[in-house]
Amino acid sequence: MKSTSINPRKSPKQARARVTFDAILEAATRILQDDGLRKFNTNRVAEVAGVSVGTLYQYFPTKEAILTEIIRQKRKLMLDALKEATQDMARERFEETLDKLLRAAVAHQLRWPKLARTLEYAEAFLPLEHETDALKVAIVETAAAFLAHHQHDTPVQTARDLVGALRGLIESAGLSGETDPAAMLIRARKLSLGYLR
Amino acid sequence: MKSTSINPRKSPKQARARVTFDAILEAATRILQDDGLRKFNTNRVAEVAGVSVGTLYQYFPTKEAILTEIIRQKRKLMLDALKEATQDMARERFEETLDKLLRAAVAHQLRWPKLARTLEYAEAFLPLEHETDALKVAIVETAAAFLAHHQHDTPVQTARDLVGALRGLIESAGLSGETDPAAMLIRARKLSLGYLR
DNA sequence: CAGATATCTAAGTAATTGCTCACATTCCTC
DNA sequence: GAGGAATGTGAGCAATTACTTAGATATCTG
Repeated sequence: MKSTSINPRKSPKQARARVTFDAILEAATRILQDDGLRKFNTNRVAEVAGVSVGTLYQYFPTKEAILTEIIRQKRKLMLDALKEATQDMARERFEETLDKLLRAAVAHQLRWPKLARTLEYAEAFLPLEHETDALKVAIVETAAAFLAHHQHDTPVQTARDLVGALRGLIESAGLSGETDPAAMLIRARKLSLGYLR
Repeated sequence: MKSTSINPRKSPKQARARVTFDAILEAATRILQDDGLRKFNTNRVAEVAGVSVGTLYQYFPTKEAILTEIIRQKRKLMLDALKEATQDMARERFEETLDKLLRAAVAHQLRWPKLARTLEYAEAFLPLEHETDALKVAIVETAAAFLAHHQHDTPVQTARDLVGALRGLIESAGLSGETDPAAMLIRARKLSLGYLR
């Protein structure tokens, strides 16, 4: 941890500013979850956030910057959760750590499936910053490191396969109305163990 | 088969018209594969197709109609392939039919991964027609019927899970540059058999 | 060829959208 | 309270976009 200030882009350091910054991100997130990219425009984000367009542009240089910031935050949350899940892997049985990993993945994807899908689509056609791209790599590498620690032969490819397959599984369940993480976890475990056998 | 005429929306029956219709769809498909929804606008579709905007609107009532028609066609291709794959399932071993199904799924998704992702995203925020929606259900039902035929306990949920997981697996491999269907088939088989065990 | 029908053109319109800027308000320090 | 810095406003501009329409061109039928 470097400091206590959160330090949005190039912007304010004070309490009011911080509140506004969060309000904008929250409004944008809600719009993306409800209506996808179609109604995601600066006027509407500003309106939902309860600020003016001018204010919005004091915090984010472009509309895309709002999107990438949301993606960056979500990715960071995911990466941190995976790292925490694997931190004791040296002392744990394989299945134990795997369960922690799956729990994190399920929690991350099942809650806002429409938002998750929108962000994943947006990524594919957005020029992402280095940091955001690095986070994606780090996520797969964290999973790969876990597999490698347990003597898996092709950890990187297998990790990418599993990350993709699990995302597809959880996403399709989430979009068709499932909300129970426990039920999801059982099937995620089955899928993973089956593929790794 | 009802007739030899393809019969776009409400439109022409003659050879010239048929060519134009296909040109528009092909142009739209190429744009979606290359740039996603961002550059998918009627002026550009018309330009790439080599016709005027007016002509485009003689074949499709709205921009969204072009999108839904592409989705409908792709879904129909997929469903037909799956039906063909399962038509002899009564006389075949489980693994034999499964392989045919997986081959169809891999072929369908690995060739144009960016297009596939774009269409899947578009679906989530598009009011689809009855026929298109029915196709989606039919795809899962075809897979479920195969599982049920082999005495699977929860064929519908398992089919949906597998369709989702396989899509995620193939999509993530495709987007990270893989193009070999044979290599993909092996891992798809591993994933499916592992989950079904 | 004449007339009817089918197909196509592209300039134009109204609406939307990303973003700016000249100015207003609030906050901090003395 | 004065003055300056930080933060906020929202009308409005330029660009884009979905779609229309009045008319041109091609094709068919006799």
